[in-house]
Amino acid sequence: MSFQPSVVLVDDHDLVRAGVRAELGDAVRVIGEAADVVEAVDAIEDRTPDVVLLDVHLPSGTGADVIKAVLARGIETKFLALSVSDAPEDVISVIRAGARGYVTKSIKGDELVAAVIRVAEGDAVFSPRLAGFVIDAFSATIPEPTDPELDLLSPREQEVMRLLARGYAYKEIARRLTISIKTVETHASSVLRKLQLSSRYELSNWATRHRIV
Amino acid sequence: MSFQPSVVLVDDHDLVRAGVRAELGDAVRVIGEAADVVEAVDAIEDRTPDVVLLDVHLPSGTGADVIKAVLARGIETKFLALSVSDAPEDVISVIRAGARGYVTKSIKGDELVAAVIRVAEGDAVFSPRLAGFVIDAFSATIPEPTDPELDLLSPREQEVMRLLARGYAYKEIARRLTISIKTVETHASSVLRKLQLSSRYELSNWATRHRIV
DNA sequence: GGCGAATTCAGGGAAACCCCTGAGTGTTCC
DNA sequence: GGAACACTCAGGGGTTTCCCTGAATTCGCC
Repeated sequence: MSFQPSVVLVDDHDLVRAGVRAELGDAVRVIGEAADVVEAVDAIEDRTPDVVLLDVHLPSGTGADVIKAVLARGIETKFLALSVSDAPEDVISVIRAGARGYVTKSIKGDELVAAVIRVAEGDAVFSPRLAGFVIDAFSATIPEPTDPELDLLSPREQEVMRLLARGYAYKEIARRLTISIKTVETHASSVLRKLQLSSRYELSNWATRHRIV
Repeated sequence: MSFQPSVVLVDDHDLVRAGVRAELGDAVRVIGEAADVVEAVDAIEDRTPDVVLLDVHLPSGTGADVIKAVLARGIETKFLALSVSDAPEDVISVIRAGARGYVTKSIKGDELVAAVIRVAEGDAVFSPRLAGFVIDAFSATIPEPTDPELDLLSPREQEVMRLLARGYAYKEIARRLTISIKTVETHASSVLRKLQLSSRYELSNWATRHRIV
């Protein structure tokens, strides 16, 4: 392995960056660091590293935001997500955005070095426990897009939807919005039809998945 | 500050431990490390450090488990929780268990050193954003005990309760348990009465809060 | 044997949920 | 002025939820 890739480190925790830097040693060149989305995009644009080591959760956004912004500017670099989380939604979103790998912070230092080098060379790298998720995600196609479906609802319908998802009775919703029960029924019906759901309980789950409640 | 406290480091991530070790420098003596609950308890019992730097989430349990086990053995030491999470429930549980402080991993190295020393000297240390949580938690007293109320339900009732909380219709529950709808109604009624809830939606929320679904 | 509990089921009824058609008002945009 | 849309409301009907009373069976326990 004659190759010493250059790396930009993105993580909002000083301690984690210090740890990663220490563990990477001189197997790679750390040519930049950033703690939030804007800093990260600037640093990556400025330095154009071989690999960006990227936390999925940042104070001002997500790792996926960084990837999208960088790719939108046409910069060629590779992303390796490095996170404490192995939650499927985190993995999926960052991979969808364009990351070439995803490893958890429980990785050993030498394994991390190996992962960075493999990504720099174009491989995809996943922690063993995460490989299953990635495959499942792309075969099962569970998109959870959040936004576009919500736009189907008119403002008033969204209002009713929120109260509905929280389990309020029609009567109670009518009282809070000072409209008649019949109007609530109409809105509720539209909401369920537009979201292709069949009961308020499904709606409740839908809203939870999409972090609306 | 003539005092150089001894510290045991508990975190399941090698990278994080390396980072903490690097940032602590020689202001404190790191006399032990552990990556899970059992290791941690053994190490703490063996070395009896002034301070234990403790991650709240471990593979085999929680930081609170470590604290309880150590305190149960009558060992005198102080705990400083160190976590990426600032979720109220994490903070509350570990403080309830007996931690003397809670800082997030976004803390700077020198601030961490200062926090460790203050805890060693008997102070309580909290990240500014977390202080509010701790005060609220003890005044508001939102315990969510999970267990005792569940024991009120007979086995069959618990079974029905779980399906009910997931939103299955009586008809569907009857089919799954191969009993009549009327029997499901009876159980559902008992469940709601015993838990003092008034609808399946409240039950659904209750079950979510108590992590049953 | 009796007693309590858990489990099963039925009938009946009030309320809530969900859907359908239809309709009046207001706004915006062409 | 008319089309499109959002918001409002009504009547009517089928389904589901939730509660009530009452009752049969089984099991373990004193």
